[in-house]
Amino acid sequence: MPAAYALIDCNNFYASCERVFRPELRGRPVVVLSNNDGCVIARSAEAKELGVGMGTPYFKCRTMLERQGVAVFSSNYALYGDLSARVMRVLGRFCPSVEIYSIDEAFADLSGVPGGAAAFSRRLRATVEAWTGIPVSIGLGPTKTLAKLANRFAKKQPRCRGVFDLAASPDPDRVLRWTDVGEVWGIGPRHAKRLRKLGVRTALDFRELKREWVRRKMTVTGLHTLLELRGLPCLDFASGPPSKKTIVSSRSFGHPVTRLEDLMEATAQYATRAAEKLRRQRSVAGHVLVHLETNRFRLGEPQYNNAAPVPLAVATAHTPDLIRAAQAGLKRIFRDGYAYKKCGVMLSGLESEDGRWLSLLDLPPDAHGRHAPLMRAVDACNSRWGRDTVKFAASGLNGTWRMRRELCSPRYTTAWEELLTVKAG
DNA sequence: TCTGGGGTCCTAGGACCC
DNA sequence: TCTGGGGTCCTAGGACCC
Repeated sequence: MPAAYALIDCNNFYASCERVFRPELRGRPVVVLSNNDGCVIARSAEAKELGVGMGTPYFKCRTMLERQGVAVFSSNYALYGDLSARVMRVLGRFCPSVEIYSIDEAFADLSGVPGGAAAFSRRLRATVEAWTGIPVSIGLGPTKTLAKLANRFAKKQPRCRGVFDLAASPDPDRVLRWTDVGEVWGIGPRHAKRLRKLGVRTALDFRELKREWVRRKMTVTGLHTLLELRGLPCLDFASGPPSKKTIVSSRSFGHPVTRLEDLMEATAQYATRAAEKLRRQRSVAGHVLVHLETNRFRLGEPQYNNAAPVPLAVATAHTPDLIRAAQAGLKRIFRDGYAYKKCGVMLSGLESEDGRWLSLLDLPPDAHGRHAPLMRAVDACNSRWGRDTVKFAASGLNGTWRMRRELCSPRYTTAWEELLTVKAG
């Protein structure tokens, strides 16, 4: 039996999340903004119809959104992360195997499910929506790339009612002809532009190209896309999340920042977040990279961008060590007289906590090993009582650099004091 | 005044090794 | 006029994804 991959994708995920606890917003246009209320990153179907573009800066569309009565939200990742986990739990309960691909998407291998993949998917879709409040679309195909393509068809064609099985279609080529080449998973804007110039306009045109040509012009990743469109699986199905090879924590500031002290606080904060992610995957880091940048959109102002790599003598996940290293790097690249927009911390050279190498002389002292119980206790407190219940003084208390989130909804599902209140009577 | 954040993979070229 | 052959590792840049 040929493999039946499903791609389950939440519809307009962040906008749908905002609606779960605000049912009066159903049928109304909803928009979610990026951090700092910078630009539009999610739109409900109604907002898309109004012509609100993905990635449009908020300050450019604000008036229009207000005039049209669009409900606008700052991004609320506490809410989205939690609702995502609920959706994934439902999928995990019913599907033989699930690969979580992103916050709002998962692949499932539905080969051999009783009653056929399409009927199974219809029930799954109804269950996810009933149990979580999140509407999903499901595409089915013999490879991941074709499942993606089928999913897009399911979303755009109302008569599919959210589920489309490419393998069961009487004319699968028609769907490929309907799909613009730039919409194919793995073909980005650069390649799409180049392909269109050569007259390759649809997924079907692309599928008919010679494999040698694709290999030469688009490397093996392009070749994989080609073969997947032909029904030959090239992309593995992974049931567990792979460990990250780099971990980044980086943010734009709420206001331009000029003082080193503020950058030091922000850097400590980002190093702390990165260290938390590092410990969650049970890894240690061998390198820290700090980067710093001014606002590239301000053409008249002096620009400065720099990054400092800081190798660690002993790989560690000990937050104070990572803060120290990051701040040392920051001091090296900081230049007075610029208005900074953003800084960030990247951890690389990651190894498993158990398999790590120790320095020959164990110098400096192996803080990670010695202090592991301390960091575990800090993580446990913050996990139980909420982020930053225990924090490092180096990241400060009320820095002006913190993000703006003026339109944030409550953390309905992850903070006791923000639970929804229902009045009866 | 205001333009997100976090990842992966591939390739070419340089440094370095024997 | 002439300057081997064969490797590995690292980094930067480009392309892609959500």
